[in-house]
Amino acid sequence: MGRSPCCEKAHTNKGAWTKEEDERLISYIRAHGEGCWRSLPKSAGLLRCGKSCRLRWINYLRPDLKRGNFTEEEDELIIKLHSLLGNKWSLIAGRLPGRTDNEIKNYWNTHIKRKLISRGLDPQTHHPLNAAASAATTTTTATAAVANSCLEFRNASPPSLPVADIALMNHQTKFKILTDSVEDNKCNSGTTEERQPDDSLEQPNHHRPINLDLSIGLVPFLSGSTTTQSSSANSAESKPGVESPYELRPAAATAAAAATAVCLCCQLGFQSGQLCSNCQGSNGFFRFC
DNA sequence: AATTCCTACAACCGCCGACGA
DNA sequence: TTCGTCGGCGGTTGTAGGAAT
Repeated sequence: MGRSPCCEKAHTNKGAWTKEEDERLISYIRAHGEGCWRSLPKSAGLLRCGKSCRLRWINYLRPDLKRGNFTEEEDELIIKLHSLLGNKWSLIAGRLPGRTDNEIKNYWNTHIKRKLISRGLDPQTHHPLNAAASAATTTTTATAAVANSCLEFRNASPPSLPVADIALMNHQTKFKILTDSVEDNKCNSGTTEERQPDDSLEQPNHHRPINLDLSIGLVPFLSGSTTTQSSSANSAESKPGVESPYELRPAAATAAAAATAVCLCCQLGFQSGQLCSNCQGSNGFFRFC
């Protein structure tokens, strides 16, 4: 037995939104806030599916949206984030203020893919195109990107560094899958003091607790700062013979950097070296934004 | 001027996880 | 524990508008 539809499709409009519908939705949300999307259309007098209302609001009507062309800095940030996160458009959008996942996804498919190809890079793996063919036989795209990006999974409890990203934490479950994949790939991203001794590697994956507290670090290349901690020892990307399109910071350096400034977009230089307003969590700790 | 092709992007669809009963 | 509902996500489609022929 299939699930019930999210709305009564026979009595809902589809297709492009009219100006009047937009105004109804805006005025309703202004008055009542984003409540229950399912009941919103009826309350607002809209013949639309709740999902459709949500999409319209989030992607086009929200007042904090930044319209207009993507800047070169945004381009590079998207590329970098995609190399880390794969097609996690909502996560990527979370780091681009005023941009939506749908917008970024479309932009990726229409512009950035081509841009990467013109650079000789595989848009999915971010590896050189001639190497991508052989790499494809051993890795999958997002998993490989994450594994090669030296994600750091810390086992400290409670965390010694409060770098848990709220957005990432909202996706713990999905990242658990990725962590499993990373473990499977035996990513050598951990620091010596954080990693278990060799015997831990010999344990079956399911015997080890997976810590979902996750931090990601990148070289602040856009800000023009030097990559002072870009030791190549831990990075698969920087191993001899493995051409690295993007320089990634090893896990140890990530932890050290996180203790000082953990804002990912700031580290990327997207905030011009200033901590953005989202960096500081409600508990007073800094976090990625 | 008409037609075809291409591009960009708004919108839809189906799936999944969280959550509450 | 199971089931239904809901919100959210990523993939895909539809279509308007511009470019090329």
